[in-house]
Amino acid sequence: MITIGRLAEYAGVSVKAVRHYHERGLLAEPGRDSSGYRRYTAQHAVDLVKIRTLAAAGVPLARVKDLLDADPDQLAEAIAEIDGDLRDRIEGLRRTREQLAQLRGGERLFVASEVAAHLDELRALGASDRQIRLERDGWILMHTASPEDAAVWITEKRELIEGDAEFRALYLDHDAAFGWAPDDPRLAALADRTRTWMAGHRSRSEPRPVQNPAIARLARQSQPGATSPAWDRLARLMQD
Amino acid sequence: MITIGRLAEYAGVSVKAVRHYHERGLLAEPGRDSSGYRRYTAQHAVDLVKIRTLAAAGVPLARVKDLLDADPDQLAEAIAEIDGDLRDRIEGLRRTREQLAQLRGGERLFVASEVAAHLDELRALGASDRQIRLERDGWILMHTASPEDAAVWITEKRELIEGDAEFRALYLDHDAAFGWAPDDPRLAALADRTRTWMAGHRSRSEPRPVQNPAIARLARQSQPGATSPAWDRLARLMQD
DNA sequence: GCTTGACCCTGCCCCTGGGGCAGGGTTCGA
DNA sequence: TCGAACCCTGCCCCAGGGGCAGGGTCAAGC
Repeated sequence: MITIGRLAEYAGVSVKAVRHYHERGLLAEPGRDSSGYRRYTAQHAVDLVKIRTLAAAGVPLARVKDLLDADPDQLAEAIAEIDGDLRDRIEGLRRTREQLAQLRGGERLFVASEVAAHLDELRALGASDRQIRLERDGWILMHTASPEDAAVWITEKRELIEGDAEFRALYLDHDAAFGWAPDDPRLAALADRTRTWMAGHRSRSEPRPVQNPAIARLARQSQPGATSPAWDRLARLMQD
Repeated sequence: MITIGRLAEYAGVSVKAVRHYHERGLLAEPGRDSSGYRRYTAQHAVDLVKIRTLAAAGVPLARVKDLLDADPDQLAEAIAEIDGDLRDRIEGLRRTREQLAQLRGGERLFVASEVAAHLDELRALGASDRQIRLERDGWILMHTASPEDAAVWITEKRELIEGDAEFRALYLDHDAAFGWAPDDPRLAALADRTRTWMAGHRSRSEPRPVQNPAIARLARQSQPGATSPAWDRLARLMQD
């Protein structure tokens, strides 16, 4: 006859768990010996291993109880279902591992992969860290506001960065302008060039680039220090 | 600015979970708008995705909290550890799936694989279901009592079943004798043959076969109906 | 015979990671 | 202007046990 400790060890569960299964009515209470100790039979061990296996698969104990006295067909069906969702969970954990690996490598994890690639391109182009953070936050906000629009816009923006040298130059100049004095004469010139580019560009295609007011507004709200005196002045100059 | 619902959707968690993270101090409470609604920034989204990733990896929230403001080295170390035990958990689930598959196929699951193979051999030999159940229970009991001894004994028993024709015959006759009348004259003859075999066998090797009293006693205690009048008589005959 | 350590008993409270519901108020689009 | 879809706080509930208290018991070694 088996004591509770040996039974638990055989089945690979804790003694506490065995008592818990008794309470829940999953495992029959065995007889007691003269001192009140529970004394188990081999059948209990068989039942317990069955319970443990189902519980380890994440089946709620209440359902385990039902399955224990289900007929073989129902059991087989239930097992198939449990197995399927075990497979899904394994797959989910596998993906979690991948994300975890990215968490090691910085912030790529936190944005859609298109956006992550775009941020890498901007970094390669020489954009400032501040600018890149601003972009990241802007895209996150846009993504929450409208995932579909964000997907279209990011594609167009990447095409511009890749294919339009004047756009790249303007982008970097805007970035640099962040720290200029508000009365810096270069601001007016930059505003001019930008308007010229936009006029030429707007006639060919609809989206507006970085300076898109909606994005700017969102980004500004998203984080303190998202604008500067020079940028405010630049915005006013371009408004005219 | 993002509402709690959009934030939750972006990060793939429930609204309730977001509030829970606030309560636990994992995610900073954002400002409120004029009607008391929480209004999030992109930074919150970044933080939340980080939290979700760690939580999905099974890291307790209390530890997630610590990791959020750990320095990069500590974080990297922790991630390596978390990743390792994610790998272990995937492996564990994979094994659970295998056991689940066996649960479909009967009782092999509940005993060590050596024993399962032995039970299959006995079935192939033509042993009764009752006998096989008795064996299964006996081995489970032995295994809980002393896994090392059980391992040795099962090996020896399988060798006998495979290599000793007289042992096989005796085994099947003992099985059949279960249902005989207690005064069946075949019992005395069987007892004789058994004693003869044991005498010849004991001289070559130490273990005693099926009739091993310890096993018999264990098996008898393990389950009602583990003996019969004929078996009791057989035991008395062999004792003489 | 006595001690010591390993078991066993019941009962109670505690934890995590949220879910659900009540009983409100708010916003937004048609 | 109205209904659906959000949002708020607060409260109780769940599984699946862990931990601890405050006992009793058993087996081995001395």
